[in-house]
Amino acid sequence: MSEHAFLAAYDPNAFARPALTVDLVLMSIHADRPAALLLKRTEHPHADRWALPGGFVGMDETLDAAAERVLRAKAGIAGPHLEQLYTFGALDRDPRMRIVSVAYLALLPEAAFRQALDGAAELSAAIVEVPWAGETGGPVTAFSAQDPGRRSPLSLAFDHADILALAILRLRGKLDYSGIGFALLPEHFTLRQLQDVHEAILGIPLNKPAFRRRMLDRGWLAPTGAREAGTSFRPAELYRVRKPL
Amino acid sequence: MSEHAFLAAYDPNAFARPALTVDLVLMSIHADRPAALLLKRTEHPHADRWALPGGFVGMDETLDAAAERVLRAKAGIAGPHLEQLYTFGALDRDPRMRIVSVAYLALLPEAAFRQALDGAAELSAAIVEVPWAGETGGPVTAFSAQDPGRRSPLSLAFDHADILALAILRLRGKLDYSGIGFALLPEHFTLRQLQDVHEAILGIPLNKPAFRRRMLDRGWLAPTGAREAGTSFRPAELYRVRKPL
DNA sequence: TGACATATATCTAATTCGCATCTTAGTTAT
DNA sequence: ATAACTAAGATGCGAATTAGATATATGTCA
Repeated sequence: MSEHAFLAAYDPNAFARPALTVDLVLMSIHADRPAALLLKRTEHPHADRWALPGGFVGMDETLDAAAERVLRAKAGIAGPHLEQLYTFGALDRDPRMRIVSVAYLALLPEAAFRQALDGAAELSAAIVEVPWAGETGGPVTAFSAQDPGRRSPLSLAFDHADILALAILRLRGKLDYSGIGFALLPEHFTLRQLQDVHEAILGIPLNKPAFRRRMLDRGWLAPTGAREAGTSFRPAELYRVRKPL
Repeated sequence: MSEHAFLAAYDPNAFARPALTVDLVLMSIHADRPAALLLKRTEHPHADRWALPGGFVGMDETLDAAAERVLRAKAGIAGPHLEQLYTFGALDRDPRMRIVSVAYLALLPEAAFRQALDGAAELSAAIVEVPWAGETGGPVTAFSAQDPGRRSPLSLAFDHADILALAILRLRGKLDYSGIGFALLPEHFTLRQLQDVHEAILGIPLNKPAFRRRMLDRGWLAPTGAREAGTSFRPAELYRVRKPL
């Protein structure tokens, strides 16, 4: 049977469907390391483990809208960088029922990240430790950002460790050919701050003059004329992202 | 509440859910141009327009498995390069009901592409014309590969033009840092064939010595020792992809 | 044997990249 | 006031990579 014939004869409620959710990786830079917002599960399944914020996709909302709704509801944040990551559909992802989840990556400036953390009591910040270099990929580990002394990794619920790893992979891969890094900075920022973000995401130190040159030669940055305040040394020029990035 | 009790009390059907499908972009190189397999719709909605092969995701199959099933059923192909592209969830994608579709990109060697075309009567090959250069993105147009004389573009059903454009974008973007191009070639191939594939996908001519060097320096290729047959000039070395790509 | 078409090697210009150094603009201490 | 200090920002140069063009080698066929 061809696709169209099948669809035409299809009774919308004749067959069971997988449930559809969105899961959000809310990332930022915390203490010079990549970090994500997690919430501790209090109920079955996977009670006491850490999960990404998520929710079901409504019948009358797009996937992007569902992701934004979860973002508002769980973290009180509106309008950050938000992009679809990947769709996870393993059969046993969730023991309750068949759930297919569309994972999203949201990038927050450090201030918005802290604000979300303070605003929502159930959210916790987790440092994401990335043991692999470059863009090859692999598993990542999450550690509590509250007490860096406890070096025991957080136990993640469902397949959320995989989602977190993919988020880091995407972030690293897009970092230096797209403007994705700017989403982790405030509207006005110095070149040093931009370099700090890149170094935190990549996990390696970068050469300062080379980094400056590359960034300025891209033509994405516009100097504001204003300068950084509150330093005890020469204040740095503040830049903003040029309008048609 | 114990996990068992929780699971027992959980009603999986409490809320309405969008339907979930997979749509496949079956791509190859045809007459030195990127091409895709389409099927003509015979019924409403979008009758007489061209659509990507697709199907519903069963309750007991993963997304990848659903894509492979559609690939076998519609094109009689097994085991090509298959990767998830993006998930499309606009509200009005399909006028019949809310359908969320996970798009997949399948890459076929030219021989397998032609074989699928001959094996399935309802499938047609379409040349994908890409008006934008580089990796910026934008809309693409499909033309019939049967009669290249008729230069009127094929009208695509649903949001399948968007899916097709994204497939090209992904293919172009991954072409020269991943081994994705090899999926469009037979097991043994010459460097000239590899370059032809890259030129067809990118839509620009490439410098031969530079291309050779880059490919060989990657370390992904292993010479087979055998040589191309049937040429009226010097036969080229046949290469294969090194095992752990 | 020679013409032909392409593979393969060589050479050179251009670009990028990393590193070291120097200058500049502020604050802070004397 | 002045000197010391710190990090920003600019400059210069060699190494390394890359791209383009050209030349040579190789195998087939007339």
